[in-house]
Amino acid sequence: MDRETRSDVPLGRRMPQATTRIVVADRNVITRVGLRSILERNPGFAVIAEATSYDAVIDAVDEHGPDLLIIDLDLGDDTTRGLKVIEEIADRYATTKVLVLANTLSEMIVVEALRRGANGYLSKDDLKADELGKGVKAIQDGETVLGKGVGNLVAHSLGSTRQNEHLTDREIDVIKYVAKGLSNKQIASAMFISESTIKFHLQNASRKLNAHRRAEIVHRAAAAGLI
Amino acid sequence: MDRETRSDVPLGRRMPQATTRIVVADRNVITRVGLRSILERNPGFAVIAEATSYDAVIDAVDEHGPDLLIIDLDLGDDTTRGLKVIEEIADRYATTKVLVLANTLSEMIVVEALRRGANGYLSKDDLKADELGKGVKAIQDGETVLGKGVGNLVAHSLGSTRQNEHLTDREIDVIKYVAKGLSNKQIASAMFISESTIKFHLQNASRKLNAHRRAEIVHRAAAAGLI
DNA sequence: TAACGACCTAGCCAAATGGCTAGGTGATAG
DNA sequence: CTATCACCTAGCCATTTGGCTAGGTCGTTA
Repeated sequence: MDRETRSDVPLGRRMPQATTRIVVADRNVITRVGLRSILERNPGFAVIAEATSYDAVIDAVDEHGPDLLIIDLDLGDDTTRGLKVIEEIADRYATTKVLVLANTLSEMIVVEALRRGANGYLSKDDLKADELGKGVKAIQDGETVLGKGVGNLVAHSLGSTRQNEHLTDREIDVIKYVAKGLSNKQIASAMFISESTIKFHLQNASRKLNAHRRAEIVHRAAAAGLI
Repeated sequence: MDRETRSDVPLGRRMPQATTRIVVADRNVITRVGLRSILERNPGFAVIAEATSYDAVIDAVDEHGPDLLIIDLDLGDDTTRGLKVIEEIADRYATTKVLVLANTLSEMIVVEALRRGANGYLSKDDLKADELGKGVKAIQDGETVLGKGVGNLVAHSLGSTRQNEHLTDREIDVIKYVAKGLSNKQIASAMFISESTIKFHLQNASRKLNAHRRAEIVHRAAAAGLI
């Protein structure tokens, strides 16, 4: 809560980095309390700030310069915003590690998060209580931590030929309308562009998501947290 | 942990029910720890057991006969299973109240949960830390607690003419195939029934979900946690 | 300047879908 | 015994869709 906790650190234990100073970002208060509770079972960890929005994450990191940011990529409507935040923090704060905690696993999100500088990616549901502490320690030692199931996704992604084909803003807009059950003609009216363009965007989205039907596009985009 | 904790109760405070004995059911360890931590800030609450599956919920309630079950309806693949569990507990244990904690809000799930005997329904994301304790107390006083946004859903449901039209198993099966991008013909082959039947199920699902396109069916069913 | 990516448009055609009516069976509950 | 429900099938027809080729503009970046 008080911002200058950093000045306390020197009088900690005898080692150079006595305490791992952590910022927790999750919109869910239960999760924040749970994380704090689990982490602080380890005397070497201190949760110095919490954030519930992407803006608050940036502010908290600016203010505290923590050793670790534990972040859920579901702080807002737009998951890609979360990816940008990770990239920004990785770029600007070399000493701040980033651990992503996800509710759902999507190959695209995992790969993008790691590519942009995340040091770890854990699935909330598969997590055991002791794994969190171990993961944090491993990250502090410079390792990259991938939770159960996450490694497979990454391996699969490396094996596949196509890389990082992420949806454009426009494609996502169209998919949102599709999810609402509109026809291409109706979407064209709503977006003030021609039906041809709707089909164009959907064709591209199909390719990128490896889907062949609009129902599948919607399902995959939803699973990836893009809509 | 020990099952006859109830015998301790009389030497508690002076009131009849000194301690509210709570079972927490959530597959996510972070959430369980968080709930325990938040609840136990109040000396009148004791979390006496945790469960991570629907079967374990039944076992825990059988064993402890708690005053309150706090349950997430996402303990398995099938949300309707959670509804059945609520119904079973409400039927068999009149003294055990049920509070549902949901990640996402779906009108159908909310209405069904309450209809089957849940005493409260809160959204995890919208929850403030103090609201949980207040909600538990209110439920113990016999009130029904609906979180922010939940009340609207219920009101909306009461106002609508169609009630409780839930999808059948078969309809859900078909929708799962649709979500994977299969055509009606392909689904018919996979399910060993005629294409006409696939269309029949989808027509019925459309009506029940108030959707008019298969993409919308998939989206709504996914949002409701049905697939 | 050239290349690139995001965006926009057009037209073609086979296949799939949605919306409808009109039937059937078997199991189960009142 | 009958009503109800879940499930299954058939056919019709207008509309939508997927998949394709073949163009265009604009702004940014190499």
